[in-house]
Amino acid sequence: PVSINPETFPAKLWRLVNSPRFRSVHWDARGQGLLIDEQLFVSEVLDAGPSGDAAAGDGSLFKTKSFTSFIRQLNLYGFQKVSKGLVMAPRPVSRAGGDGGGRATSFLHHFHSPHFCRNRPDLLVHLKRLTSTNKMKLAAGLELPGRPASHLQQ
Amino acid sequence: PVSINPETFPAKLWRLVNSPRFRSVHWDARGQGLLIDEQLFVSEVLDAGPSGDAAAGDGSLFKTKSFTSFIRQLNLYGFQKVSKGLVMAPRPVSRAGGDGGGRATSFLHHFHSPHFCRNRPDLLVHLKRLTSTNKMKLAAGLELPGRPASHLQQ
Amino acid sequence: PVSINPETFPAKLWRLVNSPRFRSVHWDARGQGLLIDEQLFVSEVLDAGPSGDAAAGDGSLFKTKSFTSFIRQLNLYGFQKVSKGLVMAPRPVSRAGGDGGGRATSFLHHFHSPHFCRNRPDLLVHLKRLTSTNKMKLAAGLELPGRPASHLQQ
DNA sequence: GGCGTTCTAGAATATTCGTAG
DNA sequence: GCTACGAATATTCTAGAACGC
Repeated sequence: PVSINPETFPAKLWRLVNSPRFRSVHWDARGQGLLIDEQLFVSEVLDAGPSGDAAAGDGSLFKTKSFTSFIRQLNLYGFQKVSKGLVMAPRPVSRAGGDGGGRATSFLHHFHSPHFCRNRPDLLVHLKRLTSTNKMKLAAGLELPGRPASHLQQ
Repeated sequence: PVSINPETFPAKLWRLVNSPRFRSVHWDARGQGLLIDEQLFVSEVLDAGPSGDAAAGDGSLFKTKSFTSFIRQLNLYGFQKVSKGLVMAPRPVSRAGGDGGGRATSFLHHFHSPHFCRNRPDLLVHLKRLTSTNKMKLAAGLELPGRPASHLQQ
Repeated sequence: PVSINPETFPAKLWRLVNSPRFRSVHWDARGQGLLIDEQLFVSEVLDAGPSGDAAAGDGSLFKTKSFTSFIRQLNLYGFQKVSKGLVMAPRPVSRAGGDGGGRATSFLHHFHSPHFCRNRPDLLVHLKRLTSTNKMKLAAGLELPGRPASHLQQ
């Protein structure tokens, strides 16, 4: 019965992708990666941070307002970029032609981690920060620490 | 038939959370942790301490006026922070919409200890001060002492 | 002609204490230490953070809303507490007697650092973060690094 | 010696900036 | 360009240490 600290990055990301309230982060088709709409993510997650409207009293979001910093966190936790594409605006009905939609409105980022899969919250404990200190500890065969969600006394 | 000294920190905390008189400290939903409204706690417990109005001559509260010192005591007795959120002011009636309330007015601290559960006063005896000496004793497999509840009982 | 990164803690603190706009932070009588009114500081600096009113679009303040975190920064940069007193509310005019003021409304924190003196911005470069890594480097006789003031100036 | 209070420091995560590849 | 990562600062939670009672 393991549990992770709900205030860490992986836990927040897990809640984001599984929340019907946020439309900027989705599972990919196979449930093994994230699809992130940059513009939507900035507006509904980052700009709506600790002091924003969406906070609503919980401490569930991030302090940063920078999408780049969010990407840095993904990389620190071992996520790899799969691809990056364009999000197209739905074509106005009256307009014909075009090749699949209207103008581009945002970027769509596709990231993947072997420890971040739909319906597998048990894998989250394997998501560790890849700092230089942690890497040295791993190389020395040690266990990585972690902020416990609550550790039993005694 | 154990009893604890009513002047120690755990005993005071137990009385606080179970008293209808104080609104700043509550049990969490599962009765396994504390919810503390910082601003309210400061005003109705700390500022109303030994010399304050609410004290009314009894020695039931804390000596400190510092919320930080109170947190230090929680940690010394093995409490761990679960999370920290914002307390929202109730929305003005005239405003419609919105999703959770008005501006933030205080912090809500959520702390947990395995030996501090609602309706389980019997567990309180396990709450021991985690000083360096006590830790050494525990590591050596010894029993921890405890201040007797004065010579009045037993 | 040295310069420091204006986004670091010492630079922000320097601007705070020298700004007529903020009333919560002052120089002490000898210009060798800081006087910080806790309650005022929380309301006009921390609560008015990145999204607050006082921010006014610049990135000059802190991200934290916790006074404790601010104190941790002071200690990390080598500031030492000199004393702590109470801020008294001005006595209501109609009331006579009393001994120096009304009820206490906040704490006044007095901190000192040898490298933080009025009219001596040149000393700021000696303010370094006292992290364990930096301490080891110092013990090894190395120079401490510092974040350059970005490519905008110089 | 135990307990309460206070100031400082440790250790982990979070955020930012810069740059090698 | 751009992706990943090192390294520095920032924030948070917890613990050490000293002192008084």
